[in-house]
Amino acid sequence: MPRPRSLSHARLASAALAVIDRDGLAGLSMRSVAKELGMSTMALYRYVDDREELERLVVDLVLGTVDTEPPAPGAPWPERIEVLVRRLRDAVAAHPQIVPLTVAHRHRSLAGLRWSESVLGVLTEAGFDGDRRVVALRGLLGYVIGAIQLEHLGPLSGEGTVAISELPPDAFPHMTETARHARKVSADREFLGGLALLLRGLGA
Amino acid sequence: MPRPRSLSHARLASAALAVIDRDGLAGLSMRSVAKELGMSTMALYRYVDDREELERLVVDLVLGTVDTEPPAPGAPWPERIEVLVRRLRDAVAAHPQIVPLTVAHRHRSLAGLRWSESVLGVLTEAGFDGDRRVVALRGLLGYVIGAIQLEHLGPLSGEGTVAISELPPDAFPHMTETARHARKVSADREFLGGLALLLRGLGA
DNA sequence: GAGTGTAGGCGTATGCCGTACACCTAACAA
DNA sequence: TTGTTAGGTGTACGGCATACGCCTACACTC
Repeated sequence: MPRPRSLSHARLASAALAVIDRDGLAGLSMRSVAKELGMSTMALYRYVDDREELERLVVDLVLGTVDTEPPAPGAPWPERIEVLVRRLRDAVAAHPQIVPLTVAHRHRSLAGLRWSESVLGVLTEAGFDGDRRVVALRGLLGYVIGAIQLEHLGPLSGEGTVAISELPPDAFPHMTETARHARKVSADREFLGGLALLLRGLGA
Repeated sequence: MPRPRSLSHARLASAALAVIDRDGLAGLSMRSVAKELGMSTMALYRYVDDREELERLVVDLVLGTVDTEPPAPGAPWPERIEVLVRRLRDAVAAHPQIVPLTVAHRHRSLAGLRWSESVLGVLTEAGFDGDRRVVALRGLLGYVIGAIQLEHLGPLSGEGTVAISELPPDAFPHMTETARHARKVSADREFLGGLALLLRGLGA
């Protein structure tokens, strides 16, 4: 009966993501998204309860691009899980600024749940069940969440490593020496190397 | 010559932590901390450049309570690392609200660096060096950061698990079934189980 | 084509926030 | 006693999320 909606959740989320990509996460506000869409601030509240829901829409938009189709049905399960993890990591890497949002809203995102479902499927086919399957999923989830944050908020190639290499060597002998090696370790080697450790642990 | 300081960084950080423990992280503001100390808001800026530095002080205060003395020199290295990880986890668990702060400021906290130095010491004694040592430390760091967040922001025992168990079973068969098991998995089993996977991977 | 109910869109206002700036003054050195 | 310096404060600004009430475009009925 009444006036039709002029916006979709998807369009709202895209506008917010555009703001984030252009101005950073700090630039995201109800005002900035409204301006991006050419409407008033309060109009957004017809589509979203509060800012938190807007953030959740952004997370859903990004995680929604992850292909959660179980990969390579015949392949060994550690490889299949690695593929799923890489897909998730790549999707987030396309919009690194949203990392803090994914952490905060992961569990309320349907797309995130679909990813977990897919990982569980692979684990189940590999013979995991009961407690072991719960621990395996949560362990993977923990590593992936932490490692992605590490990668984007404090990368090995960044200033943090330089700062560490300049610490007093007598108080931090191992840190200063390791920091020199660290600069030569690529982000892929770091992320996938850690994941490989976890997967090896799962297989033992 | 001039008037002496009436505050120490430690006292400032304690006041902020008291606010957080009482009113939650959302209750932390320059105003609330000033009130806690019985001084004006702007007085805090004589001791701290901005809010971010105040947060860093809080992280340092909490992480500073972690005993980073290398544990049990004769014990197997996986056990020694587990002890260090447990100490860190316990310190954070005493003030769960600060989890987001530790993630944001970890790399600028001296206490955090001392912990990493200690872990590196154990890894070095265990024979790790070069790339492998870098990957081992970053892998552990990634897991610890992610798992601690998972534990406090989305615990297995919490509403998230209940919500998952109520998802449509046809779209999420594994998730709904696993959620039933998950309620019986303790936080310790989850956290230490995942850590054990990683340590086993390191040992292979 | 006219009338009407509904919900979309907007302007305003409130109460937070961090913090820049100018000022007053306590406390020490001389 | 006096002067210097830094500690402490009050005010003000711009930005934030969002509650509330108004106006009106629209799709429907008649």
